Amino acid sequence: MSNSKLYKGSLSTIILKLLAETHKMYGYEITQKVKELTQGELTITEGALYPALHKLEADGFLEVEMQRVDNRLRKYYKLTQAGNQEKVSRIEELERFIETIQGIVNPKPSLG
Amino acid sequence: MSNSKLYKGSLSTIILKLLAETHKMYGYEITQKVKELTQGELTITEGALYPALHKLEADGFLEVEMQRVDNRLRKYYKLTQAGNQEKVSRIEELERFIETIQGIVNPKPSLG
DNA sequence: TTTTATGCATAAGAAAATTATGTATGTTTG
DNA sequence: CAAACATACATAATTTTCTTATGCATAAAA
Repeated sequence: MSNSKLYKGSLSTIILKLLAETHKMYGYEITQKVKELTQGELTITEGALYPALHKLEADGFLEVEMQRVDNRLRKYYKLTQAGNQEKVSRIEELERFIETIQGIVNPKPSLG
Repeated sequence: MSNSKLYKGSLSTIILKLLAETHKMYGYEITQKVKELTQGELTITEGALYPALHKLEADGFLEVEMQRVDNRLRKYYKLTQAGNQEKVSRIEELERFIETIQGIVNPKPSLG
């Protein structure tokens, strides 16, 4: 039902993370995986996904392998070595952001 | 030193939250408060802050009160009633996003 | 036969930042 | 005393990153 807002900047981190786990996915599969993992909370639109994949590839973080399945074309993406490094730093950055913003939104009550 | 990335869309939530706590702040004060709360992790740039404040005001979530202090002009902002409601839903949305993305980035290992 | 699902892609537009300026006053520092 | 830094606002140009809309193509379901 309600679609949790996707904070801009988090999509490519999600892509890198999923590819680190499954090590080979195609675009449509990524959209379905995100839906499944988030119980429908997050929907990745194609208009966001494909350009993001293309940019990650152009930046050297992903490499592509075409495959024809059931007479349909799939573009499988997997992480390059640089992509794996990038994944690590993006995840760290995301986690730092979450901690940081929780320090604002849910400040620990000062003891004493 | 290293500046944590501000995920686009979170700034106005931060503003609403700070104003809910301090109930009256001016722009520069907000930038300093964020620096302090996050130990320098987050820096709110003026180019982001002022347009965000103006938009929140235009949307009826903030009201303004000018004040001259030490011969310098300050624009104090505080939440309207609508702004307080908006704060609640934005915080909820942000927390839902954090939970959702943690389900992707830090998936609970399945038991068994 | 029309809709839904699978699978890719791009263009137009909007939202929300960054970066670079600009104005003005006040304080600190070399 | 001049230059730099801090306080305080603002906006314009540009970039990033989405949403929405559209397009093509195949296949299954209604």
